[in-house]
Amino acid sequence: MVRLVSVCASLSDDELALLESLAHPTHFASGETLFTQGREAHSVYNVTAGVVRLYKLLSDGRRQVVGFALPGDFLGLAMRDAYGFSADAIGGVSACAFSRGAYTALVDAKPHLLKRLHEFATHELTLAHEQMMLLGRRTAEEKLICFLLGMQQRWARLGKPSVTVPLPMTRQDIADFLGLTIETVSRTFTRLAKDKTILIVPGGVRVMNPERMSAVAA
Amino acid sequence: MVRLVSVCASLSDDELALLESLAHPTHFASGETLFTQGREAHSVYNVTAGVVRLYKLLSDGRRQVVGFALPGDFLGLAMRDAYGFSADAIGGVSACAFSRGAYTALVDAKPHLLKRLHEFATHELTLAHEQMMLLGRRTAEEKLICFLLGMQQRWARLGKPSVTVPLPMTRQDIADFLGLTIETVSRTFTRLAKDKTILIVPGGVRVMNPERMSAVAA
DNA sequence: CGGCGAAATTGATCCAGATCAATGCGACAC
DNA sequence: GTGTCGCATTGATCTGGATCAATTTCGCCG
Repeated sequence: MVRLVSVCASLSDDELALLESLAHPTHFASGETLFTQGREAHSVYNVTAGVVRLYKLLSDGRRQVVGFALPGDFLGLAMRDAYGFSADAIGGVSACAFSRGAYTALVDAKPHLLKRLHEFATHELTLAHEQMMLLGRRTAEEKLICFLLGMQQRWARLGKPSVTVPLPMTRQDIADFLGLTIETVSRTFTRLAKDKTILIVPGGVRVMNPERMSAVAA
Repeated sequence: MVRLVSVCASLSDDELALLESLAHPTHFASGETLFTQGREAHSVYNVTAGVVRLYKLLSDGRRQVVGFALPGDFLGLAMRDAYGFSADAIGGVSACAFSRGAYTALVDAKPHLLKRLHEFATHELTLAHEQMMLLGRRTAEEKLICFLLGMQQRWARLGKPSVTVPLPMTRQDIADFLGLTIETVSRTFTRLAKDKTILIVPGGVRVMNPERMSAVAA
């Protein structure tokens, strides 16, 4: 089984064994739903492979993508009784599922683990604040550039450093994450490509002018 | 000393006594800064009276207010080494300060407390996701209405239920929270008042048509 | 009281990004 | 090969909210 590296770095071997005994490895096909906003929260997930789209819907269909989960990320931490957002697989996804009961029992028994989860939640909150800044105060071009640099960093931290940023999500997903329309995302990408700031490649984008991009994101 | 009601409901008397022995009660004058984004995080605060503006700045001066802290709220949880945002007092503010060392020691020693703090962080994260939806996908009128209902609920949960929502912050603060300009906030308030949806009163707003407001926020 | 500075409102105009509307372009099935 | 379906790109036009620009109102102090 894939190591639950993100949450468990600080755990002892027997704790890790306990954790793995409670994890149900699961696979989701492309487009399949892990869980739905408003439904009773039965499980917490740790993504081990693939990318998950996390989003909220308004009754009239407007959508806000609140994040993309990559391998190592934890889903469903912010649940109360019901999930606060929906999650579905972008491409195939492997994840470890923990039943809610097992999760709460484990957390009560292992302060180590709780501390790691709290650090994780706290980091998520910091990212959420940055996303608020981005959504409320940045221009379309800045939004795209911050998004690309952010994804690049996240892949790098997972041991996949590259000037080519994989973008397995659709333009619509990116638009709904950045508070834009698909047309604006497409046009802004095209403009950045004409600038030679980026190069659009199948399945992603190659960063050509990181200096300029970092300056804009600053 | 004011009870640290929000975090400590689940603590035993001796734990509460320990907590209070570590808290430094502090007062801040109107406009005074509790802490600044990027500075080394030395303390965590629990607000006991007044309202605190939490915000991030971009190098060119654009500002995003990431939240308003009311009595009972905890500040600085999402700190790493440095504060991720700035905080300053709107009107006079009383708060209990905990040194970072005392805070981490306490958290390590008391899993109860850690659990409460984690629940608090998790709730903040849920609110942050809702704010993303609001910033990315809602219109100016919806933003204002959601803001007013949200503030009303928060005051209600603190034992101050009222159809009159106190708004001690400036229009600029509200604008920077909602990703709007001061002019749009002002015009939208005026329009809602003409509608008889709200009544603008000194220091706040009276909710006149909660049904319509809830329908818009849905 | 009147005078002053900060906050708020109101009006006129502008523009970044939304909306409406065609294409373009793979990938996949037959 | 050719059809077709779901993205993505590109173009033309529109508009909600921003920007620019006066007032007006509200403390607050002397």
